[in-house]
Amino acid sequence: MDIFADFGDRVRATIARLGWTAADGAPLDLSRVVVEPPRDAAHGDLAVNAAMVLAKPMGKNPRALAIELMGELAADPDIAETEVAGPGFLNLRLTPAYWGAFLARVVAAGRSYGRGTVPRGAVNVEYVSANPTGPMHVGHCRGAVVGDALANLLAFAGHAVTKEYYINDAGAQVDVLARSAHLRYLEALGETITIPEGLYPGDYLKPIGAVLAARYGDAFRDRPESEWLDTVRTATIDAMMVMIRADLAALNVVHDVFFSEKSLQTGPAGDRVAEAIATLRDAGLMYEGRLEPPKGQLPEDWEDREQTLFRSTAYGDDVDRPLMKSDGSYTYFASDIAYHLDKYRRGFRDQIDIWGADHGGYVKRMKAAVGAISGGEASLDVELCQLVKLYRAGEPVKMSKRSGDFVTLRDVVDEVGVDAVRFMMLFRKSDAPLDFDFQKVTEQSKDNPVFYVQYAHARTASVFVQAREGLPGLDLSDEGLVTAPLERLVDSGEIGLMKRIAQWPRVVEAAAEAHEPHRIAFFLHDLASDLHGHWNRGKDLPQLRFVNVDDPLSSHARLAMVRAVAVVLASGLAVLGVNAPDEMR
RNA sequence: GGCCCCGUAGCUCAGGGGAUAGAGCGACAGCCUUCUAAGCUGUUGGUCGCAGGUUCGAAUCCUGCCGGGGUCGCCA
Repeated sequence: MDIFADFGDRVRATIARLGWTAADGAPLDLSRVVVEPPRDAAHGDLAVNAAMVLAKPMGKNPRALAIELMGELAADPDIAETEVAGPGFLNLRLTPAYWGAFLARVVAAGRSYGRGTVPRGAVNVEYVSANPTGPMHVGHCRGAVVGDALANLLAFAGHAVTKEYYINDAGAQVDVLARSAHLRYLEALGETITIPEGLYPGDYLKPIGAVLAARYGDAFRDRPESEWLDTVRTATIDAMMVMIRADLAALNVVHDVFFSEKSLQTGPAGDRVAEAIATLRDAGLMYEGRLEPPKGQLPEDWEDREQTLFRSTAYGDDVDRPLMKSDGSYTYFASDIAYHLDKYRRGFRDQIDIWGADHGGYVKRMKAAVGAISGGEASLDVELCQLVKLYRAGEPVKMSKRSGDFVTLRDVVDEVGVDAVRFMMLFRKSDAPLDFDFQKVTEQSKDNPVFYVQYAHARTASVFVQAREGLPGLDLSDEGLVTAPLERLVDSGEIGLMKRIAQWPRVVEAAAEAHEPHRIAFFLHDLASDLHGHWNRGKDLPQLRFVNVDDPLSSHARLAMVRAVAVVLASGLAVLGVNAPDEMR
């Protein structure tokens, strides 16, 4: 179904048939021989680089090799034209019959077209993992969408994917949260409160306070923190996670696993952070030593002391890392190591974490840790997401860091809709900063990529509505469409659309391989552009229109092509988690 | 200072070993008594930050600089 892979096989078989060998008679390495779509349509449908790659090992002239290969390939009945061009490219043009047969296969395959056919390994994608201390901030949005789309993409490419959220419910932050909620509890009991600096002031804790007051009455009033902290913390975190899940659901993000950091120490398996450290110690990667003070600004409370260090430099980190704080508790890194060890033990050799760019300095040590706890068997890839800047009609949206004045994820989704948020978050490489304009993303114009792509899908549906009205005799089911005379699709716009469709499987594969879901968004934009462009040509040239009542046979063939476009648009949008509407409203 | 990311058209960005580097916006010029729903077509515009290196071939890979951002033990 991937025509580039198909002809790649044919080219390699042809080379074998020609008996090509290296200059010394040894077999050739054909791994660099590829069949690709040429950038310029004037160069045909397929470009073969074999002659250039093999010229040196064979000790021959590349153009002469290309001509020899061309002579053999010209006998292929699916190839209409061949030419040798440039430094030794062999360009191929396919017959209308081949394109028609290809299209029939796409329509028959439907939404499975482009889906990975060979099973690939299990992958764990961890994303969002926001602290459970408040509602989702717009800053979490990009990582959530990128992670979710990447997970969808990997699944589509054939991986067994688990979407995971690591709840940071241990450590000082959640104690602060609990104290903040306790204040709201006192408030609910009628006390007048002032929220000190450093605690969470947001209104979202008021309902929690009310619930606590209703549930526990005076029991936690005027009592030492030690009596209520655990209870309040647990209740508050639970409530926060309910809120966060709802926020994520509004963004069409659903995780398979929510993993509690705290459970690493309090679960039935005992202290698994200690166990992870022991694993590193058994591997000879722990030692007692001192660290150099950090360069740049020296922390005020820096003290030079002997401590237990993880030899992360053995796995590529810059310096060795402490796993214990001076008070004896574990660092966040220690917990994270235990967590990634858990993922490894659950069978994930391929792990992906999605982080904000401000955590970039943490990547090396985490990769080192994953290497260390798996004896080098598991690997971690970290995708860093850059900041999103918010605009409204070109003007930056001011976001005060003060309490409660931040833009929540829910604010954004409610205003512009989940589709616009998701698509725009993916219409940029994740490691590049992103501008998000509330006004622009809801515009109904070609300048708005979300609209442009969704409209393309709606337009395909519209074409079928017209076809049913104008040509009621045509069988527009998939089974009927593949019986159309598809070899009639010979116009450059039609060939162009089929060539774009043909690239879908390789785009999926490359994007999955590179962990870059944005490539799907850009591909869909290109495909939409091809469709709209060809559609517009029909304004001046009515004979090119998809639906021509005077020419039912050609119309039938074109409708098959439109169906294929619709299917690929729908598949791609599904990977992105964006709706594929049948009409724009 | 160390490390990470980025540097491509006036602007926002694609392209991550192949041929003459692309798209949108902007600007400029036409078309739009049309019809297939929210315009269309064309033109303009680039020493791919700089300098070396690898390669038949480099915007792409490597090294070193320059510029912008991020980050730099016991925050998560």
